[in-house]
Amino acid sequence: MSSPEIPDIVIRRLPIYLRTLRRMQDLGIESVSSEDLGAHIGVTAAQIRRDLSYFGRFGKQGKGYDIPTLADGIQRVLKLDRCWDVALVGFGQLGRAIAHYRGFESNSFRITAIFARNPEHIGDQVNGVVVTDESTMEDVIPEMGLRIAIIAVPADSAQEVADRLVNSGVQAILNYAPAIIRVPSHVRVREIDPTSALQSLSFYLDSEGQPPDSVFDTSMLPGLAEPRS
Amino acid sequence: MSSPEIPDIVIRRLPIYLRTLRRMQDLGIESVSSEDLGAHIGVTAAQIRRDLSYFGRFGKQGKGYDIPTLADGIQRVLKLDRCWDVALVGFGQLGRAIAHYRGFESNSFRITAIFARNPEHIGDQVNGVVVTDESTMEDVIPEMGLRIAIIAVPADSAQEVADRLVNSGVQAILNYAPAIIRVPSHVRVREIDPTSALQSLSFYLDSEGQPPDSVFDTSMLPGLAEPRS
DNA sequence: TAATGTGAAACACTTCACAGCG
DNA sequence: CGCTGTGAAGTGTTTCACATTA
Repeated sequence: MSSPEIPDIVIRRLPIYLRTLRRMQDLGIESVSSEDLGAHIGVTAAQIRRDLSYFGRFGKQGKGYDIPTLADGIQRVLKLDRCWDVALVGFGQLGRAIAHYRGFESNSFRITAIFARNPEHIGDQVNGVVVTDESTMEDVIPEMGLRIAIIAVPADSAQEVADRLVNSGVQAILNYAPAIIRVPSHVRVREIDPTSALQSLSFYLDSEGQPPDSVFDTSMLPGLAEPRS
Repeated sequence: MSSPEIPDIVIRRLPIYLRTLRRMQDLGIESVSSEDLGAHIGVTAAQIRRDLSYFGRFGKQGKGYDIPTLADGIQRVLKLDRCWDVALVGFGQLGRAIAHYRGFESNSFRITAIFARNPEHIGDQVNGVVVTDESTMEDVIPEMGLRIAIIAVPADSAQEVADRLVNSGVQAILNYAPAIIRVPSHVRVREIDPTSALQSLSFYLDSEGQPPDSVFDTSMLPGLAEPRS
């Protein structure tokens, strides 16, 4: 019923189920079968039933799932029935874009601390949050009780930042830096890595060249003839 | 040796191997064992050897792998020994951030077409690429021979855009929209979904509340007390 | 000798298929 | 009757362990 060892892959699917259910709920749909839900998401009905069975019995035989009940159930399982304060480390191009992104707020997360290295940015404000010197991380994070952090620093600094976050009590890291970070086993990391995603997609492409009339000739662009990862 | 059915999960690891090898190469290291490489990346030596074995024999017994040789080999396997032109659809906050991101260029990808819906943005230029009306997608993409596209539109438009991309000949999609898109089986999709990543991390957090002195009281913020996904 | 490449074993995840319930 | 929840079977992935080779 409850859970001796739930696969992480199951946990990673739950947010998709939740999002889909909430959209259905907004559309006024009241209940859904595993078949229907699976068709929307692109997974099998059996997988949905198995995934949900790790957490309890949410369905009614012959009827399917009551959408608000199931959505609330998943939300509780994921501990999303509260708001989590999040630290953001890095305030370059990427860090600023993340700081300004408002999509987390309606989804149980709020960036409530921003750390920058560049003195030029310290004191800036984003949505009422003041950008702080990164050297204060070890004081501010425990003081605010932050347990989740987003890394948006250059690859070379990512491991150092991760180590300091872990020392400050952070248990979960969303890593936008193009670097694998190593953390103790009580800390979870998710990588956001669009470059790797594109690079792996490339494998599946038909490899005939760009059309001959392409304006852009790779061989003319220094640094592109011999691409680096 | 060559490949009757290579698991996608293996393909998704190759960019990480490649990046790590190139970093070692830049550090002047000449060769590496599967043990070493695995330690850097956080995977087992056996996994690296098995993964590489799908594509050939890159190593030398007793010695390990010659770094430039292996990196070049992976690059060729992933078809990254050329530059791919990429279409970007969407020029809101997110689309603009992606358009300005320069990290793809040194990694075999260049955004060479940008499509926007908002007339206000059409005609804008980013790195010499002119923002075009999205209604021209079906003409421009085949004409330029683009096979990869990035979706950065709101969730409600994502499926429609995906359909039109597929109709235009796109074979690979990097999807930043928080929506699962369905595509024919000859098209590959990778999702970039930071919100889902955060939501799945939340599961693993100790759930004692924020510290009592937190400045931010969730219950006071409309729309946060009952979070939606 | 040190480390690869790979059968075979172990483990993990998905799907089948159906008993049982509303 | 329709659809869930779940043992059991099937598939896919990882790891073991070692023969092989530079």
